Amino acid sequence: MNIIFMGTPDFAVPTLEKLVKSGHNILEVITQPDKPVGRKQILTPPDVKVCAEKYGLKVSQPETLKNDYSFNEIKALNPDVIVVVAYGKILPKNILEIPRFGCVNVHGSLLPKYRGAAPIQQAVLNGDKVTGVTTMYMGEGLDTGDILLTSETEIGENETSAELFDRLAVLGADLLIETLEKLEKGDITPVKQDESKASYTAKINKSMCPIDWNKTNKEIHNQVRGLQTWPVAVTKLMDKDLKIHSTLLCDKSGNAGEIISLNPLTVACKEGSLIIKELQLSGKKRMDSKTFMLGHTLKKGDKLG
RNA sequence: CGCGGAGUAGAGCAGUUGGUAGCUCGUCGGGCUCAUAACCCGGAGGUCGUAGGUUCAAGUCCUAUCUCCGCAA
Repeated sequence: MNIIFMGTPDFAVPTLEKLVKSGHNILEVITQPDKPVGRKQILTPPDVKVCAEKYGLKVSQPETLKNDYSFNEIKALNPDVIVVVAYGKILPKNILEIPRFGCVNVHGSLLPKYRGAAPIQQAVLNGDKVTGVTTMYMGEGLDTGDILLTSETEIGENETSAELFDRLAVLGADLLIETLEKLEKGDITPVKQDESKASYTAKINKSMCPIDWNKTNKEIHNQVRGLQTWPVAVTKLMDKDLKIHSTLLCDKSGNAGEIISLNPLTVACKEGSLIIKELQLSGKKRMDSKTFMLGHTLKKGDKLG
């Protein structure tokens, strides 16, 4: 098929690659403009742009699609379908109506659960056992379009958002290819979303980071996993920020927030406790807790938070 | 010039008011043990990020520079 691809971050890359390799004709890749990134605010191209250029695809980075110019450009390309994966901008209705097979979106949850910005992290934060990806038609509402196909996967007990991201990106890519095949054959019956089961996810932000040791070990474990790779759960150690990068559940118990074992480093929660595997003190590099202990003399009973 | 922390042995850290560089782990050699991130004995390994300056003497004070990291964006 003749395809216009819209996407921006790494999550969209596997889908773009699979489209290229599956022999579809990609007319153009539309992605967000380069943005300043990191402490040095270096102007960095989106991952999708880097990937597109690798395959010599035509790339466009408009500030907005809500004007006649964009509409005419896209119309002139006469795409069969527009594939949208984590593009990050709202598509106006007139563009949604251009392709004859419509606009197909890949979403990182089993819709209608977790519509919105951060479905993958939310699933981990909530401690869900199962999640998946959904392909759907794009409508005017936020992730409300009719569902085309879904693909489920289990979430590991210690799996992080980052790991799940990578897996769902690949799962989504496969599902999209399958979706396009079936669409072309007229083999799919779109299904309306059950509004009564719909839920929305908030954007992830730093206010979700501080750890409350008065929660259960599972809750905190989910928080640690869910906020990985960014922005990362934090607690306090001797008045400094201490990021907690990874933990394991443990049954031992004690006063919430207190270190109850040094080897391995274990901190008590309201229920149970957590073994801290990797951490990072403010101004220092990320390291495993055993290495950290070589240079820091913590004692049993020392408090975090 | 957004704010701040840090660069000392392979790793993580300490180093007091400037006076021959230490700790924990790892590593190498030896010993012990049914066994253990076990324990005991011994050894190797650092021009203290780089370049200047002050001083009888600089890891320590001053100046410049590079790199890493936390916050903010």
